Amino acid sequence: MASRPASPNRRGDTRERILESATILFGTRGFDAVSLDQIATEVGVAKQTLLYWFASKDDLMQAVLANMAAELTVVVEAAMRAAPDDPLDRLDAVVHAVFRSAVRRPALLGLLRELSRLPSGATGFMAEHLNPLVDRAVSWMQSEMELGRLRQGNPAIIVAMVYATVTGIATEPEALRIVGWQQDIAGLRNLRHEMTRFLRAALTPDNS
Amino acid sequence: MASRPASPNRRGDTRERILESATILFGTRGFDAVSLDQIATEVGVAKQTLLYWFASKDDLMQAVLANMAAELTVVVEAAMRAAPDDPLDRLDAVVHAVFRSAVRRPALLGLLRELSRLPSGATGFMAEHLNPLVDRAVSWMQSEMELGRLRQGNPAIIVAMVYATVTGIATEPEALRIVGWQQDIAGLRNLRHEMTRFLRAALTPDNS
DNA sequence: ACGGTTCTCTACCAATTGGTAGAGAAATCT
DNA sequence: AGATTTCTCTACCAATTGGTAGAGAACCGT
Repeated sequence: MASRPASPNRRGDTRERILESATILFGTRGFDAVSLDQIATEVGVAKQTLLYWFASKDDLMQAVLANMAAELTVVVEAAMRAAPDDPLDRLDAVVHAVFRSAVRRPALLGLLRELSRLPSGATGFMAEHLNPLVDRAVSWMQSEMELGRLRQGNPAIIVAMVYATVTGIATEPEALRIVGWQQDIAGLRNLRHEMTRFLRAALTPDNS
Repeated sequence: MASRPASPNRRGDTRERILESATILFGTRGFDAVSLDQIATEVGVAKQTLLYWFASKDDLMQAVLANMAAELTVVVEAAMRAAPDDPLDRLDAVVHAVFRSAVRRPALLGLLRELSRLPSGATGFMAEHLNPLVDRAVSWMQSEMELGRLRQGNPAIIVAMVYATVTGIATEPEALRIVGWQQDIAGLRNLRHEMTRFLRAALTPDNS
């Protein structure tokens, strides 16, 4: 953040810095609650610089969403690839990876939740970006169910429920604080541990 | 918070109609995304009428939140009281009741999620209103765990996780649509069924 | 009938919103 | 070197924001 030296950064990380700040602000405070001026101030640049890089606020949001979808895809696929074969272990690994990302960058999952309040076009747009990831998750879960290595059920809904659990926990520290949770290192580890056990119990096959 | 004295108003229910519309709009679109003018238009009244009944937009939000907390408390406690003794059945009953409320009135849980983006004061305010409910839920869960009738774990975190699951599912139809879920009567019943099984599996004691 | 309270309105306001116009500096190309 | 492209700026705009001032209509108890 050695902000804006006299020599402007020609080969511009400006665009990336805008994206980064916009991601954080949109993800934590919401699209409508954040003004272009706020983002510009945060980046340390004039508002018009934003509008040079992104044609409009909606355009900026779209770029932020696409960016987030890509990042999330990378995280999930990397975890998926590196994980052991057992589906419960693998799920642990993915959840763990996503959770770690979310803790380091709370805006990531916050953006996902922002989707439902955006003009409906955005949903279709995101569906397009996330569908490959989602489809793979669902069909993976389905085949593991058929192998009897995961509890039987509607794989699509169960994927959604795992998503809801992880996202809800990761994006609502307020809710956790209301139940008396402490936001420190020990608390975080504890949280992750309970989440792992919760999801494991929810997905373990009945006959084991 | 003590709103206008209980003086019967002519057209009767202006205040309540404002509260109702504000609940829906704040809960579905978010606090910052909704203007007083929009609410006034929806209610069919001038903006200044809102500001007669509620001193400011923040005041209105506060009233909406208090209202929602009360409503939620009633729903949960009624379900709790009417439910059977077995903790898993009882949890089913409560989740079912909350879920039905949420389906009929999506804004209810949406408001809860809005908390994390409100100025931090609102969190404390809500904590005050919801603490009795939350405390009872947590201590109930803890005692059932000690009786071995629920899976062992950190009761506070598990309450939060159940909350996250239900709220996430109830407030993010977009996410469900991305996994290919159909929003119709059959789909809803299916959803509720999967959610019940999911939570049951997650909370059933290990040794049973 | 009357004076006061309750309720809703029209008219306005300063501040902020997303966005436009266009100038000017630095880098790159010819 | 001169021309062009790339990037960021200041200055401005119409529309909308939450909120104020105060008038006027409908109700009340007396």
